[in-house]
Amino acid sequence: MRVSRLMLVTLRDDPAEAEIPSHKLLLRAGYIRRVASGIYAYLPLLFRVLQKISAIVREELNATGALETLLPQLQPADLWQRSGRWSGYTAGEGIMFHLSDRQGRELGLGPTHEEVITALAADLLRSYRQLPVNLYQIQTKFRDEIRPRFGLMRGREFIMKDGYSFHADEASLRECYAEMDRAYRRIFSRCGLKTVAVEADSGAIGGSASQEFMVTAEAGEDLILSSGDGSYAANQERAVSLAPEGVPLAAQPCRDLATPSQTSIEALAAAHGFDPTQIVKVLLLLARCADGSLLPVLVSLRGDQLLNEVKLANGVSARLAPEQGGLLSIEPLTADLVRTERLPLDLAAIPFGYLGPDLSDAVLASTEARSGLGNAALSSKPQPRLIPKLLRLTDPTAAQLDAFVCGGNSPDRHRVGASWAGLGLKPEVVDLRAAQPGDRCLHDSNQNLVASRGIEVGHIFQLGRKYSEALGARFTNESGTEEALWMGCYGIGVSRLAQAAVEQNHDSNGICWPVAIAPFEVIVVIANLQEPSQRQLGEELYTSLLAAGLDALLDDRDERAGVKFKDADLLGIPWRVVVGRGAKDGQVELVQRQGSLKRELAAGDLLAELPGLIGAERSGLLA
RNA sequence: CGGGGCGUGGCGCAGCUUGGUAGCGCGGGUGCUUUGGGAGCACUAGGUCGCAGGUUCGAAUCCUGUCGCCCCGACCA
Repeated sequence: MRVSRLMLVTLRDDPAEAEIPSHKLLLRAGYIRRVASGIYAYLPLLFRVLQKISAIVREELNATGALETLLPQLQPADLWQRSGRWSGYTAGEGIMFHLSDRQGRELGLGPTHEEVITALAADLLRSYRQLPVNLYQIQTKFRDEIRPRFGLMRGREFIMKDGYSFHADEASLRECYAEMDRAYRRIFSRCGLKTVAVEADSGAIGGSASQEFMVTAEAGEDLILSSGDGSYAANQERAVSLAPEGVPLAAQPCRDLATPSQTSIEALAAAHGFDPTQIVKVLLLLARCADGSLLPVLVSLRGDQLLNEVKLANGVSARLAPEQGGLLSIEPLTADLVRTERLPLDLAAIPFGYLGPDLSDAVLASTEARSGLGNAALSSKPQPRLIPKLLRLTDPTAAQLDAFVCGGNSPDRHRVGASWAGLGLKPEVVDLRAAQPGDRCLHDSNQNLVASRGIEVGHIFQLGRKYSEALGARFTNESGTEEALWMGCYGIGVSRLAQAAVEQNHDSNGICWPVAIAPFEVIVVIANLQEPSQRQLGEELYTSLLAAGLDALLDDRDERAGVKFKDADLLGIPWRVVVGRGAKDGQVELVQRQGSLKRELAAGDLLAELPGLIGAERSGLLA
């Protein structure tokens, strides 16, 4: 390709719309253009990068026996209703773009493809003899992200490799999961990325085990907690650790304590000399379910600990009845929320700031039930259905306390020396605390968790039988009985990966692509187009490099040399051949974009050497 | 959705407080000079100041509404 024909437009200034280096550079170097928020055009240069990434993904997946396929992006609502995800994905905070066709049938624009693929599996897979099967596709996904961000990092339309495997038993699923783990490591390594595999939460996809692959970068959206020895790494939303040792409260008879306006752990601890670890912190939250029901949740944690909302959402989800249709959201139950949502709750009955773990379900009795005066007439909103029983969940840090300080369930009153038995409670213990950097590791208490940031470029899940059961994807096993398929699913954010590669490989002059995914491997720069010897040698070299099988780009623009050097650096082409003053003697200059190599050599020697140099880097495997 | 910020030639910005001529740098075109790290000079084209309404003799500037974009939080490849 010739730069003169490339529709190349590079920008001198950072575009105002971009914040992080990779986004700025992709815009400045002419790789992408924004069309709308979270929606980008992939220009020819980036398209080549995406093709190269895709080729690596295909090679590695095909080598495992996975089958490439292509599924519809326009998906009927009933498939999603059958899996139980339609309302969760379309209502409220749902991320699925959806529409009605001319017949009034509802459709969704695929944010992911579990439903479609599982319905196909139900149709096609009948016998254990066909299993296991692993299908994948590389295709555009649509997600109405709450906040699109950072260019290709979080787009509303993006390219994803998604794969789904089907198995006769869990052991086969585990095997495939492990194989995908290995394939993913090879893929990212071949793309020239430094990644770390971390334990992850399964999120809305569901299922049991899951692991994310993070490109380590400052601009990453995720917080990773890992041990120094490298044996443990997890996304913070999933991470577990040992809480710091607490200061035990001496066993004593339970007594009341006047605590006017001491509604925070800090105030309470400061006023009475308690250590925060002696206090049980009680949080009241409200879970919204897909069927419209509202479930109040009472969480107890040790006073020094923070709530991990992902763990809480998982804990609550697991305790919902099937007819509640899944959890939509969970948020603190505050006086403001009661008012703005017109919840049928008597605010006066809830002693905010003084909640104890034994808060009575009676506080949920509605005002109208108590006074006979409804406020429903004031609102046109339908009254949400409030479940009149608290779901009480307790973190181990709180459950393990023998004696503690907690709220007295009435204003300005706490209790000292309370105990679970004394309060008449048998706590339902669930891990709910957020692990923090500096916490001791579970596997080795001599090590501490350290924080780093990462960009999630891949995620693999063991789904189990959630979707196959919901969509009736069954097969006949060896003994002739029918059972649901075991499933795994595996994703790679292809367009995100391209930007993550820039985030990890750039300098003050521009992008430094790893050879394996660079749009071009070498750029031949004719320093002065007006000089016939330079022009001729440049053209010859370009043709020869192409013939040698290299992805070569020729900068044949009639610009000053400096302009062409700047652009070559900005574009990030890994190797540059300068045909300049030495051209009349057949000498050229070879420059490596990232690194210190820079030397003069005869054009003939260059042709002999460069294919070998680039070929060695092309495989991309990091040492 | 809550909080913060921004919309002025293709790009980056000033002008707005205190209403009166739309300006700078980069980029584009032409010519001459220059030619190994974003050249110089000259000429030149290009703007409904996001949009709608209002106040005013007069609005980029003041007021109201609206749309779009970016950043911080919940979402996720």
